[in-house]
Amino acid sequence: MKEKELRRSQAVLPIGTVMKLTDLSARQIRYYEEQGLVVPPRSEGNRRMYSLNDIDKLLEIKDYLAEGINMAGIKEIYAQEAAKKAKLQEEAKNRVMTDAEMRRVLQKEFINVSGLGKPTTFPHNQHL
DNA sequence: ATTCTAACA
DNA sequence: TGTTAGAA
Repeated sequence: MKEKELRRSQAVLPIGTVMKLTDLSARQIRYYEEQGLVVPPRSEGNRRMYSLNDIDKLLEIKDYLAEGINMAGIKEIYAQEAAKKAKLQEEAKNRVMTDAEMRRVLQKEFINVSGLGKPTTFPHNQHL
């Protein structure tokens, strides 16, 4: 994974900073967590630590809410996205597997044609 | 000083 | 969602 992504997912911001950056109340931020959206890790002192990605997601949630979408609707949206990503990963996985499959076939073919493989059936000499 | 949880005149 | 109390 790229460093840039790691930094964006690094949870280092306390809720106070998140409040200012998103203009959301602590109550709202914690409520969204209760609803399963944006669940930040906790520090040793049980303090929520947010990442820049969390900030983005909170702003995204704020926009959905402003558009009149309720919690259930937002949950559905993320549920669909999650399902879509899972599907894409599954397809990528299958794609890799078929590539490996093809390599096996080509490798096998090469061995046969080159005659380097262990001959399972000896070609019987034909009488002249 | 900040944040956390739980509760509601 | 706001607010508040008591603890960490």
